Amino acid sequence: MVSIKDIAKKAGVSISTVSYALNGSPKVTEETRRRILAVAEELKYVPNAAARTLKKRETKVIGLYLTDFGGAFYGDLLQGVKEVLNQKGYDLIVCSGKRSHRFLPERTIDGAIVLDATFSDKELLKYAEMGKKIVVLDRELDHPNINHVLLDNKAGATLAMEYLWEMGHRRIFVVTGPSDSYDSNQRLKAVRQFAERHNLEVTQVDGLFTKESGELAAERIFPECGETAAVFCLNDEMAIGMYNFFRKTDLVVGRHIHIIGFDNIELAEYVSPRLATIDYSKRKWGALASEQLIKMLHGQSVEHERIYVRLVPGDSVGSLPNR
Amino acid sequence: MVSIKDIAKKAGVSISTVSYALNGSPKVTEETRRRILAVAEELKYVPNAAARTLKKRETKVIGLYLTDFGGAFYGDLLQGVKEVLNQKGYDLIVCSGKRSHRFLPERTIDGAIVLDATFSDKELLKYAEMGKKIVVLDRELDHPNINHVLLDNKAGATLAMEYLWEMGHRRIFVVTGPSDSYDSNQRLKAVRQFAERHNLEVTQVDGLFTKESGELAAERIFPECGETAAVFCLNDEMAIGMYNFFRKTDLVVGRHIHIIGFDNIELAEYVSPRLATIDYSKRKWGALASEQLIKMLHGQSVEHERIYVRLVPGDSVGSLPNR
DNA sequence: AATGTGAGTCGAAACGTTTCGATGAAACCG
DNA sequence: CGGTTTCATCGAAACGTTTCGACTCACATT
Repeated sequence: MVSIKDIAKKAGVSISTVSYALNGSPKVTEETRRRILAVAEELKYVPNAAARTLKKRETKVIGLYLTDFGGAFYGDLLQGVKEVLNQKGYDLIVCSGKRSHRFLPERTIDGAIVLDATFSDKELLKYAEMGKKIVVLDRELDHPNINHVLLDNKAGATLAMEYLWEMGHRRIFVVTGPSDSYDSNQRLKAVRQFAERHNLEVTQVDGLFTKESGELAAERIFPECGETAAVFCLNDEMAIGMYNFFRKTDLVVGRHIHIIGFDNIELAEYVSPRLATIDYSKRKWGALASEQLIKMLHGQSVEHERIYVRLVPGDSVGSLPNR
Repeated sequence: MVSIKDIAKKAGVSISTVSYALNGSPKVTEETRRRILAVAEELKYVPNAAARTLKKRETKVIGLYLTDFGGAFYGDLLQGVKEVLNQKGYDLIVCSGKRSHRFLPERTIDGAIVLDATFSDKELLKYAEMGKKIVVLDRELDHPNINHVLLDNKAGATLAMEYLWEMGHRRIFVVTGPSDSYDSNQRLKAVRQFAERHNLEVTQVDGLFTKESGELAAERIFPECGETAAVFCLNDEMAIGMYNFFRKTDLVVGRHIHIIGFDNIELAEYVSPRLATIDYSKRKWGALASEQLIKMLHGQSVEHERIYVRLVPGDSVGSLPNR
């Protein structure tokens, strides 16, 4: 590989001058710079990131950690992250899986945005303690080197419950995510509060935020739901799973069984009947997270932000006429 | 940051011994190794990837380049790639956008898998010429450092046409992808061949592999298609776009207008009517690509592989009874 | 008792940068 | 014209590893 040293030799200058020239330092004369750039070009020089990183102690790369590269769910979020990052002169890499946690302590990346439950609080705190800057999207963590930007889960869940309520539903099930999911727990809490306020009984069924678990939950609810029931799936994925189940029965969604989800994933729009759900700007979520992280890396102060949500009505929830 | 040097000092041994111990070399005595590991643990030592890379000239990270982090489309592919890579001791990072091309020449990654039309042939060849190992998934490129694993596009497109044919359709449109898309061109070629064989006239409409372009294509086809027509969208994304258009008209898909796609993305299964399409194992695709890349990195020889396809029937294509 | 062997350890160079402080020459000043 | 300032360039150290060759013993071999 051709290095700065080769350029120096060929251009008849010192190594340091080449470095200055390449980095656009004003110390070097326009004439020498041109000569050096020409030689670099000719030799097809490419900087060695490892060497640069070793010296400068930064990579200008930040990592986004996702549970499973995130399927459909994250498209817009990624877009939001990438736009901001690029515009600030950083690159993005997307990572998944325990193995790649090492990028953070080993300095392959300058900082991380985390939306990945498999990254434990403990591990995150350990790295924060080492001075790594982190933004989390799926939990709250109290450390000067960690910030979060969270959805307004409570508002969302309340919106969903109100919708069911106003459509006349009183027999309501809620299907949760994994018990260690922050989002699931926040949403569930709001459901409970709503139930209490309205003196309503809500039956809880445990799910895992996956299609399969949604299907299973439907199977469990089905026998006892009688002729009609409403279900609040704490994410869309599970709601879609329910569709899969009811398609196999003679119950029709939006008529006998009423479903609302959370997240407004792409599928929600195409499934039929259209899934009622809670929407929020994933792109903004990503953008805010990136902005926060960059501020942290620059030693600026940041304040926690919140992503607002809105209801998306859908024919998956029909109204109960007489009540 | 604590380095190997600090460990050496504290453990009362030389730097080299620490390095050997940490890397499990048999040259160092069991007793010293234990002591060194203990000290490393105590000091919370973490290796510095940049330094290691600088010396060893490898990172054990490979990059997967996708056009736009790929939305729904790539989930399984990513899974396939990751599994193989991890199992072979490599890590995966997912990249998108021109900026991150630098990872390849700058040695941030050992090799790349590319499914991203914005990565030009010219650029790829340049890096290959520098000795970088690359596997491409969306083109053929002739260079000793580049291999490809491709879909059997021709078989797929032929399958699709046969399906339309056997369902009695004779008035057929084909909606293409971008004109520089290898996959689109291969598929189109097979369509043309089929048409010729059956003395069939197929009307071509240009698309861009996006939902929007599919919707636009539908809009163009609509006036001239008369009471019934069949459309082969060269990918599912565009087919879904068509659904969006026809939903606004009084034509119903699978009855007046018949659509088949290509790729079998997740949405295809949930849209109604179910989209007929061409399926293939994205996971296997990713797995094969990774295996090839690793072999190349190890200096082993590889041979080109091909991913087989199959037809997935769907109610988006109805049969034309009397003909 | 002299020689050879090998296991464990060490010192130093190298990887390719960045950057501090030094050097020398040219330009400026009174 | 001596002295100071400015400017472009340079040399060397440093970043944290890996790894080659050298060294030192203890022990086995003759």
